[in-house]
Amino acid sequence: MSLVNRKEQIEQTATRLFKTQGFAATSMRTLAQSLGMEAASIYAHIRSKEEILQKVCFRLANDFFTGFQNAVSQPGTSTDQLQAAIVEHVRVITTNLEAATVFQTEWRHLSEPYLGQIIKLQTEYEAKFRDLLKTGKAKGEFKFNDVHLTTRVLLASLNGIAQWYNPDGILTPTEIATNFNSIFLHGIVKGKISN
Amino acid sequence: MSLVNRKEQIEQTATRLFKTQGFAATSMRTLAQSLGMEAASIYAHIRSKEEILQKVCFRLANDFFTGFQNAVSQPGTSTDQLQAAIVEHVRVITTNLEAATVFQTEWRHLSEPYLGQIIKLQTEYEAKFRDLLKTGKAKGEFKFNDVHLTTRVLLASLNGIAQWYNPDGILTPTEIATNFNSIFLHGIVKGKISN
DNA sequence: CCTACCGATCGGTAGG
DNA sequence: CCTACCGATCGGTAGG
Repeated sequence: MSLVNRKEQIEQTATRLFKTQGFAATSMRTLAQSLGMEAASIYAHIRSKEEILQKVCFRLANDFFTGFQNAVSQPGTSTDQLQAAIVEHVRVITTNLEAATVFQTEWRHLSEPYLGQIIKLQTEYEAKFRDLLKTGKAKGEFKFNDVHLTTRVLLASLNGIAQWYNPDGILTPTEIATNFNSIFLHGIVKGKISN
Repeated sequence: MSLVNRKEQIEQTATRLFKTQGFAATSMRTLAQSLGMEAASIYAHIRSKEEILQKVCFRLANDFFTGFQNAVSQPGTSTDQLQAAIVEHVRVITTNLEAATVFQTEWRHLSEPYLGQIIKLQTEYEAKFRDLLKTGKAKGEFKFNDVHLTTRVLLASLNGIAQWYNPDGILTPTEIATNFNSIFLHGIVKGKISN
């Protein structure tokens, strides 16, 4: 039990270092020093440096999928489901801030077969958002020119939250999601009627 | 003159490797092999590995500033200027695809004083966009709740282009900019009147 | 969780 | 642009 906690502590500290220094530039000795132990001792708890990165990436990928599933499993229009999916995505990032950043920026350092698996998961997640937008357009709810571009614009700006979100800041995750929905659904031009 | 070309070739090859493997994970020996020379020979052309990263980052930062200046130096509404700024940003990224990616993802590996300088430039660039949005709102052209969030959403999605843009793909840089303008100005909800 | 240590590799320099 | 090489550091293992 104490070993389990120590393992979690190692992963948490490593995640923080991976975020600030990057995976490749973070040495096991630096990690050990942050934990108050010797580098060799870490291997009593983990198999390799990469194993930590693997856990972080797959845990986050799984969280994003679960969040999306929650969003689209409830009845409603495509607009409702998109809003819910945005809320879920914001929630996953803001409640796993450091891990989300590491997942986004360090996944390329995974080795096979994990690299291929995580790319596949990212592709699938993007496809889920794309299908949601496509369905909404077919139903006459949405308008846009290119569904691939629109999906990527949305996801890039959502993932960007990890780079600037401050848990001690003014904006709550809910408020952030509300702002996103407003921008993407209605734009920022002051219209004459609907706004 | 041949030395100048060789230097540019080194920087170009390094940029490509930094993009795919990351700065820290790219060794001078790997770079040398890609160039068909010995690692030690590279130092006849450059001072250090980091010097290459410095050049890439500051060149791109400068390009983004110049682009923005071009956009706002012509008369027009805030909407016109925002559209022009988006066109310029898309242009800088798509014409410097690999360098833009390296700038975005590897700048944290710069050492002082360069690190502080590049952070300052990023902060200033974001402030320019923010002021443009702020002015547009004050003039009654724009609507949004939080100018900081809105600016970051816009810039994150613009920078995300570097991750998916394909020079051989269907969408031209101009078309990409047009799509961005449509999404951010009018949103993706099918309105009754203005759309 | 430690000491002691492994082979490999790192960025970079000397000298030509 | 090369050979030869430097000290430092890397991820990880053996054995306790």
